[in-house]
Amino acid sequence: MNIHQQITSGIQKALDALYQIQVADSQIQLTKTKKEFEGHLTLVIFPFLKASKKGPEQTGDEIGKYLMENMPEIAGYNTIKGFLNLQIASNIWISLLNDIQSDKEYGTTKIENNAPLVMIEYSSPNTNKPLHLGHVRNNLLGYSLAEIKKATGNNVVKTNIVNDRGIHICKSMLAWEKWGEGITPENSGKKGDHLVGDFYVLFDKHYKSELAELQQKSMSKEEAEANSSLMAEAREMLRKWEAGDMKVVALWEMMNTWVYAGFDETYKQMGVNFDKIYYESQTYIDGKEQVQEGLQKGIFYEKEDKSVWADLTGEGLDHKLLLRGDGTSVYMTQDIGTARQRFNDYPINQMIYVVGNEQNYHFQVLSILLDKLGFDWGKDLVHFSYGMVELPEGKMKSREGTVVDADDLMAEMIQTAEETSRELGKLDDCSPEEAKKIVETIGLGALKYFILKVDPRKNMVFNPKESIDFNGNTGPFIQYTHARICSVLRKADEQKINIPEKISQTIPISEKEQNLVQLLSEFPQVVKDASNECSPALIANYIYDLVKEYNQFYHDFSILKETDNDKKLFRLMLSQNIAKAIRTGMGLLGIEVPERM
RNA sequence: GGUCCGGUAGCUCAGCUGGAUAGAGCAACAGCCUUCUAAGCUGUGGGUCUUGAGUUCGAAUCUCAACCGGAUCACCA
Repeated sequence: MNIHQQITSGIQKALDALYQIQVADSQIQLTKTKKEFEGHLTLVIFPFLKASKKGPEQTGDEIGKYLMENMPEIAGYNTIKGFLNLQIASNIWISLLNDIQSDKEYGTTKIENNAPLVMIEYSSPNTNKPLHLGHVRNNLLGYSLAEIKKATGNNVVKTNIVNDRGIHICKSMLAWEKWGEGITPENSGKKGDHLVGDFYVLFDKHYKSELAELQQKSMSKEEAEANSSLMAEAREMLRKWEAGDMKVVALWEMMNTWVYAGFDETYKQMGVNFDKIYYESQTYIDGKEQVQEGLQKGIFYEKEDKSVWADLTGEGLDHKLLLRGDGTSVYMTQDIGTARQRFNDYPINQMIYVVGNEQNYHFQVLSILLDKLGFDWGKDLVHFSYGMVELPEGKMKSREGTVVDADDLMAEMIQTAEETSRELGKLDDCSPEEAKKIVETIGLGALKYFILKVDPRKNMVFNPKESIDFNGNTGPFIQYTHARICSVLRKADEQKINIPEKISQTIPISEKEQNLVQLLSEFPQVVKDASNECSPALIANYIYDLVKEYNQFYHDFSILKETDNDKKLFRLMLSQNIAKAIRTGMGLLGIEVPERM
């Protein structure tokens, strides 16, 4: 039972005794006291004026007096306007800190044997181009959400659905055959995903000039598109692929292997991973079967051209295509098939799709379709919908070459971290290996924190030119504070100071120290909120508050020079636990925190 | 046009189950390295919380309307 709950129940008793009213927990507005006022927790007393039949000040004083007399936790109170500020006794904070100190799983919940299983799908790349900034946000959010779900007591399966089939893949394959036969990642020195992406671009280039040529021969744009020989070849390739043509499939497999090797490298650098990977080439057939079954059951209907549709007008939506007239599948078909396979493979309690908000409609439809098909989890699927990452000049557009590549971005961040560190002389005492590790941790920490601190639902702006600050509300600032705390603890250790398991409850502690303990005591709740609201940003902003507060504290005191031994121990223990909160919190964001930097 | 999401300082963002004088960082300016790491700290300036109504003791927060921006409504994925 935390301090908040204790006080709440005390207030309930007070209201009952004073005014004979019973009030539910939710009716009691107990918030953190604002900095300008004295106290820790503030009760809004306006709601009780009717019952007390007295003015705000008087009512507040009455409640405060009662609490003071009946609760040892309350050390003082004051009423300002309609707000009763309560002061919590010093020893309560110390005992809270003692609890945190001994809590081996501070901020996390143990995963029980019968814990629910949450499957989280994220990343979901296409195999025809490398990962870009949008994927970075997706990957970071997905990975972090998985960590947060684990920390709140869920079993988690991280999954990735690779979009490895369709006309777009054939474009890259065709371009390679025509203009790149023999080129491989090995002999070109290029990462496989980039190489394949280049051929995709090359196809587009040739396709465009073919269209221009045709249009010069007085064709309309539409006619030109219909008469393009390149596009016809690509479509023919797709047909052959679906028919299992050995040569096409072999080419497809070779190029996919290149791409996957490239992706693996990117994922590894980013620090994300998956427990199970699905491929659309292996799930779309399952989807077709599901749709056929639905058709037989009368859930869907067939048009004259044999295409299959779902009528969703009853749900306030449109008609939705599920199978083309030629029997080939569309996006939705594949997602149905993938969902079926997943639920066959795992006893999933909750399915979370981390997919951009441009697909809100798609998931609304998917949920309804799965429900109609009789999957009882369909209705409850969660679409973790996040906003786009925009550049200062607007959206990223591959045609205009304004796409920010994930590999380039990470490399640049690490390089900037290196330059900054060198300038500050931080790497002087490090071996090259140590320096490389530290610089990577900082560069990636800056990138990850920058992206995760923003509310996922919102579109966000990323300015590559200004890159990312290392000052202020940033990953490096938090990492730096952690490194400094570690340094204090190392020095304390050198001086043979042992931090005890428990601190005496009689030490007088300052207001700032009380604030810090209060913040620490709120951490577990923050993690739970982040889990419920699917928002790593809550944790990021909480950690920043904590670190900012600690830095201010740090400049007021020199811990190791404190002459009062008990106080010194208290401050060391406080610092130690703040470092623990930083490590845990940043860990949930997938951000490493170094011990020195 | 239908549906969904957003609009808070010059910029990037917090705050949103209604509560006190709306907060950080960046940028600008002024200070602080005999102090456990200055990637830090302190101070100054900067706001019609898009607008208008409503709900009430009280609205950035809830409701409605308008305006602006984005997404989506494909036999693309």
